[in-house]
Amino acid sequence: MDKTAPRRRTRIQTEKREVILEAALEVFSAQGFRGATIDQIAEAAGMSKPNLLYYFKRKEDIHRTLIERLLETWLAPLRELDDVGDPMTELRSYIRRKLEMARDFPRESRLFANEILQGAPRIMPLLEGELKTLVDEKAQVIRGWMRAGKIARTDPYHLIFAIWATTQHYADFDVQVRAVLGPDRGGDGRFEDAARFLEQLFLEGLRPKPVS
Amino acid sequence: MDKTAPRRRTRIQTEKREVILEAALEVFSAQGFRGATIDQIAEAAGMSKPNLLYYFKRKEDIHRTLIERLLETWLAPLRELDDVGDPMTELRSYIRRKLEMARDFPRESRLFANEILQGAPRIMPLLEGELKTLVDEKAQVIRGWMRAGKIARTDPYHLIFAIWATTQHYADFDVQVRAVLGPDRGGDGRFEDAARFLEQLFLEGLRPKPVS
DNA sequence: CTAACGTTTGTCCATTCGGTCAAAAATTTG
DNA sequence: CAAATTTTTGACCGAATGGACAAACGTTAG
Repeated sequence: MDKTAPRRRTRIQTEKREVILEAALEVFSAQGFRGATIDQIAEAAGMSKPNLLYYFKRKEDIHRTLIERLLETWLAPLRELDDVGDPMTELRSYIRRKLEMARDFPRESRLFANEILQGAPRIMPLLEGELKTLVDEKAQVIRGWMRAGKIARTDPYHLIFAIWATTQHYADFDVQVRAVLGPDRGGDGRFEDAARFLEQLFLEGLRPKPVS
Repeated sequence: MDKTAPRRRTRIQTEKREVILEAALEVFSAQGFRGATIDQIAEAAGMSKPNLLYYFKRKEDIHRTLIERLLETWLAPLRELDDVGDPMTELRSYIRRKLEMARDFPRESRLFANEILQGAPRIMPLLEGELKTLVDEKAQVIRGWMRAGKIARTDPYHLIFAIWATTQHYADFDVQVRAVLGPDRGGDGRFEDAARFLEQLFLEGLRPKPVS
């Protein structure tokens, strides 16, 4: 009898865990880790607290699961940045995909922002490992484009940071963006406006200069 | 006897309140409002909890005082954006000042970011009032520059958002920036690199196009 | 010196929160 | 169906937390 053998996951377990994670995403992204309570998550998931704790032993387990999943989705657009395509087209697509993620997955963006703001206590290793590796790799790709004269020479790391910052801003600082734009301009059209602006900013800002 | 008359503030009160606010800034910016405890703040301020509560009746009072003060400092650079100067120079200075604030006042930046992330429950009126008014005004200034052909035509609101996002990123996402850049490139030089990059991005990205 | 006022602290309290447990209810399996 | 297993819940617990309070201590003006 091997008590350490991982028991197979039941249908109900699979389903309920999903419900819990969805509810937890809602609560964590709005309140942060410490601000969120198990009771809130349980209520949002439509079950009692002990019942929720039957599926996830600890509050932190829910959070960790959520963040680990998130990171994959989150880095997907950058992974797609491709060496072979046309640089300007690749960058435009990357910016657009990131902006779409801010629009379609704002809760995920805020969950991530919350974690980083608090000093990334739960995902530091991932940042220094997987994330850094990926960024290093893509920075090399971008540097290649610069050397080939396809885009202006500049710091590829800070370019990536700028794309992250500007796109995620529309998810993380959403209430501020809405407040400033007002009810009229802050409506559904704000993402198209943002897309147009960012495209112009980055593509013009990176237009290669002729060698003098 | 007018009990509602505001009693004059003692020397000790003035000093201690300052100590508390400094300690609270440290704790709130690192833990968020709910994550921070009065005990933590009291310890950081070097006094007992009841003593602290003698100067600020409630935890929220400390937070509110902090945020109200912050907002003035925070908007100062934008207020300085001047109609009369050369547009490109004005924008360059604005970006530089904002980046310096991210470097010199990262705790203030994080405090603000935390508040906005949680939906700005305590400062919504300020965002819709004072902040919106200021941004509207400056957006008009920028639009004037565009009409005069001094900078490229684009959306002034999203331009301001982009400057906020990129500069504050270096304070709010500092641990991520450091993790990605690594110990060598993530050192003190990262702000100069960022300044160079952002200057190029925005100034090239906004270079006026000749009318065709 | 002393009365009045300002400051500090130990103690206490109610609530909230993360988490446990045993027992009931539901489901699956043979 | 009945046994075995999984799921659900009410009741409970200890620790943490925001805050109250009165008593002690310190300071200062008359």
